Amino acid sequence: MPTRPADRYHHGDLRNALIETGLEMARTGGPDAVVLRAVSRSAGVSHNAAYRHFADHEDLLAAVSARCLDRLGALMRERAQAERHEDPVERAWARLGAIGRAYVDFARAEPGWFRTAFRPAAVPAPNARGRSADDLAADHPFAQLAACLDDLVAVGALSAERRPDAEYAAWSAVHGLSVLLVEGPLAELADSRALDITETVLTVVSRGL
Amino acid sequence: MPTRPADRYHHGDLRNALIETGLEMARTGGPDAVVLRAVSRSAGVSHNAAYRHFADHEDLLAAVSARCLDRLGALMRERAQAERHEDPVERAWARLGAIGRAYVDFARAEPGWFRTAFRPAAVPAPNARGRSADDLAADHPFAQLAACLDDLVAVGALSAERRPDAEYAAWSAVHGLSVLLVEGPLAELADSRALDITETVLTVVSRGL
DNA sequence: CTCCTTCTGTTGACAGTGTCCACTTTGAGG
DNA sequence: CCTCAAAGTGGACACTGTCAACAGAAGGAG
Repeated sequence: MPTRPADRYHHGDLRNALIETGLEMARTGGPDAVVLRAVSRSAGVSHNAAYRHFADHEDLLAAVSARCLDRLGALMRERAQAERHEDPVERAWARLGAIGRAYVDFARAEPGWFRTAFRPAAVPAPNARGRSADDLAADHPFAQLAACLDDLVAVGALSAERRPDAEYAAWSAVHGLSVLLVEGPLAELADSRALDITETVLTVVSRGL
Repeated sequence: MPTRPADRYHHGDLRNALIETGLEMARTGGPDAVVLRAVSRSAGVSHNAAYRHFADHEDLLAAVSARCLDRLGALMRERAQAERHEDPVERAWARLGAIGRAYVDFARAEPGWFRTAFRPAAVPAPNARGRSADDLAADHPFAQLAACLDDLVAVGALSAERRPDAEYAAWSAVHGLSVLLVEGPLAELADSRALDITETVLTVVSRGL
């Protein structure tokens, strides 16, 4: 059994184990809780082992952050797929609303992960691992939003001349609301109030597109 | 001369000196650059002197953060006052746009201060200094936005039933855009592109209100 | 003027962090 | 079976926030 957990040397899949532990830390404490030494300790490994799998503390954090983004994207996709309407126009609008709600819901339900997903990268890191700015996986929140808007145009619900940059408007509103609710001045709002405001924001954006 | 700067003891106004130094640090490096020891050092004082004026590192950071917020508020007020139109409706809309642009401009021009202003407070701190959630100074960005929207209603440009929670929609959009531009995935956009997108966001919000 | 109290600032310590270095152990391939 | 690169360890360093004990400065009471 080559990957027995109690083995001191050659853990087997330490890289993933560290990311997983980092995710636990981030969940309750946000990005600042992903402390290299603490993660190593909690993974049952010495404080320097991480350097065989990550260049940096920043590198580890980036990996954890990417996982958080994946989770957000997965929730959005799930919620979008759940919207099944006959009318294509109705469905397109419903899906736009669904991914917006998913975004805010994720932020409220998992604030630590949300903050970690969008933590300010220490330094842009000239393509440390090949991830350029625009090679966005199809499940990336921004890509899903763009696809939704394209769908609205294809279905005739949104005029083509209003399409350009619409994703920035929608994303800004939803992201801004999430940030304000999670770590900003709106953090202490009651849940019901937050839900009301979310609907207002979504309505304003839909109407304004 | 009781407040000679070279005096080691009884600096005179160390509290403000530390905040000012903290502002310099925050300007280039954001909230993480406001390091207690470094600030004290740079202010020419020993690393523990700050504890006579601030309870915590967090307390110092909060003071610096408040100053950053003040600066943002001041720029918004300035820009709003510069909009002088005869027609009250036109003026109300122009001022709404002006404070929105000021918000984003501040974020782009002084990213460090912007991030410091809205840095996630470590812990809500049960009214450490009496600043409750809703005792907002009249110059607070959110208060200015609310006043702008009230004006739109008073002037007849916005129906009263759309007024409730409108400030959250507007704030979310502008704040979200700023965050994405400053420390998010949109950070590397060219200036001209950022300006275009800003106008789009403002247009969408105005239309949707 | 002197003494004493109260601020204010200093020095020294401690635990915890990220990172570098030299070392040891492991498992796979010749 | 031996070698050797990969993977993990332990120790060190500089740096951080914070605590405790100390020292100088300022101002009022006697």
